[in-house]
Amino acid sequence: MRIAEPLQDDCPGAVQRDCRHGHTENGCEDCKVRLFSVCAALESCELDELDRISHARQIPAHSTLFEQGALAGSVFNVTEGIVRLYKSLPDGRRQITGFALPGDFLGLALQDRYGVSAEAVTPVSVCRFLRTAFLSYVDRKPHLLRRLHEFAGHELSLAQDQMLLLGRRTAEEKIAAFLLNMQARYARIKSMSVTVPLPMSRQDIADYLGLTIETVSRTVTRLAREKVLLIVPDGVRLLDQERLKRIGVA
Amino acid sequence: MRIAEPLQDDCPGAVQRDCRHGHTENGCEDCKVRLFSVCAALESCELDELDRISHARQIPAHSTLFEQGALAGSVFNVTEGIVRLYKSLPDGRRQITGFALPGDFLGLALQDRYGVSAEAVTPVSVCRFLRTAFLSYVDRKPHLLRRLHEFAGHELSLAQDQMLLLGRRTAEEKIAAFLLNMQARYARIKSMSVTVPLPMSRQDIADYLGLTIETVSRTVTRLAREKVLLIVPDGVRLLDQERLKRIGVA
DNA sequence: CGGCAGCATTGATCCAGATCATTGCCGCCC
DNA sequence: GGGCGGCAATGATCTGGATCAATGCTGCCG
Repeated sequence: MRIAEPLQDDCPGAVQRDCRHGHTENGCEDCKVRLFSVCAALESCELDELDRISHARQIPAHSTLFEQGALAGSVFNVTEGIVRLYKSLPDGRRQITGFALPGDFLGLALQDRYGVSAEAVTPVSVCRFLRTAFLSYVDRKPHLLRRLHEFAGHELSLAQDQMLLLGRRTAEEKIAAFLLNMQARYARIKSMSVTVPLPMSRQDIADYLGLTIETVSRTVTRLAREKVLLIVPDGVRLLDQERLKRIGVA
Repeated sequence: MRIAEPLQDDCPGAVQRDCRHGHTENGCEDCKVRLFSVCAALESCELDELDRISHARQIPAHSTLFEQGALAGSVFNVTEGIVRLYKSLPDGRRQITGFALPGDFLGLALQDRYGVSAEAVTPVSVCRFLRTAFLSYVDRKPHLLRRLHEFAGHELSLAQDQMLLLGRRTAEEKIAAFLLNMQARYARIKSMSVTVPLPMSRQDIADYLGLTIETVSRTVTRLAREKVLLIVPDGVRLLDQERLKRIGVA
C-alpha cells in the first residue's frame, strides 16, 4: 500500500542537501531512488545506502506490481509514472484507495502481506527493495522507524479524509476535491501549474471517488461549461481555483 | 485516532500470561490498563510499567475526549464503554471513522495533532497517558515501536476496507458488514454471543456507513422481517449468520 | 484507406436511498 | 398522571446519481 503522501509545506526538513551525487530534496538525479516523500527523514549518506540496496525496474502500463493478499516481498519507490492502489469485490466492483505518484512508497507499512493491489496506470519506473533488506536497514535506524510511523499516521489521516469524502460528499464536491488534491500533489514534483494531468481513465477516477464514469464525465463537463475548468488533452486546467476550493475543501 | 483493532485469531502472542497481578491476555483486572489490542506486544513487566504512568479517568456519555486538530497531549486506552471517532464538515455533515471498544487505543499514531474528534457514546472509562511519557516509554522499547507500526498498518488496512464499503457497497451490504464486524469485535472482549449490543444511536450508525437514519432503520427492520436478525433491547440478535455473511462479506 | 476496439461524452430513463412528514414509544420531570 | 423531549419506525414523495443506450473520437492495424 502507499505510505506517505508527499508532504506540503509542513515538511520540516525540506531543504537543499548534498551528497556525493548532489542529492536535492527531491532525491538525486543520479540515484535510482527518489525519496521525495521521506525527504526529511534521511541524511544524504543514508540515501546512498538505501540506493545501494535498491534495484531499478520498469513496469509497462496496466500491468500489476502486486496483488492484495500476496506475500509482501518488496517495498517500492515510484520514480516515474502513476500507480493505482485498489481493493475489489468478487463481483468486480472496485475501490481505488489511492494513486501513487513519483516519490511515493508502496509497501512501507511493512506488513507481511499487501493490503491492496497495485497496477501501473502509465508506464512506471520503480525502485524495488527486498523487504528483508529494507527491514534490516530500518532496524539499524531507530529514528527512521519513528519517521515511518509518523508517515503511517499521516496516511491514515488521509484515508479518513477519503472516508468523509466517500460517505458524505456530493459528486461535484468529490470531483473538485480530487482535482485540487491532484494539483497540489503534482505541484510538489513538477513546477506549480494550473494544468492538472489526468493520465488515469474516467473509470479509475470513478472508482476512486465512488461514482460512475458517466457522473464523472457529466460533472467535469458541467464545471467546464461554468468556466471553472478547461478540458485540455490529457488533463484539465483549473481556471477558477477559488470557486473550486469553495466547492471542494473542508 | 484509534489504532489497533483487536486482532482476530491472527494474534500470535494471544496466550495466557501472568504478572504480579495475574494479567491475562486481556490485560489485568487489577490494572488500570486493558491492553487488549497490543496483547502480544508487551511482556507482563512492561504492562506494569505502562500501568504506572497511566491515569484512570471517567468520561460521561456524549462528552468529548478530544477534538480534531487539537494538540495531541494524551494517548488513551479505552477500558469501558464505547467511543466514536469522526470527522465533520462545516455544514454539519459527519463521517464516523470508527468506534473504539474496550481495549482499543486512541492517539497511538503519535502525531502531534489529533486527526479526528472523539466522543463518548456511553459513559466511558479510559486510562490516559501523557504523550510525552508514552513517547519516552516507546523510545526505550524499540521493538514496541515496530509493533505500533504494524498496528498502524493494520489500522490503515481497515480504513481501506471501509473505503470500499463506503464507495461501492449497498445499504444492505453495509448494515450486514457492520453487524458482523461488531459481533466479531465484541466476541473478543465478552464471551462469543449471537447478540450484538448496539449502544450507539441510529444516527451514529448512519454516519459510520454513509447512510441516513431512515435507511438504517428500514434495512434493519427488513432484515428482521426476513428472519435474518431479531431486534432486542439495546441491540440485535444475529439469527441467520450464514445469510448475513453472504450479504456482507467480501 | 476502411474497419474496429477502446475510450469519453451525451441523452433518456430508472431507482436506491434521501428527504419530508407523521406517529409511536419510552423515560423523565413537574 | 400528564406533558414533553429525544429517539426509532414507518409512510409518501423526491431526486442525485445509476443504468441503459447511442454517438463520437481517437489511434491502431491490415
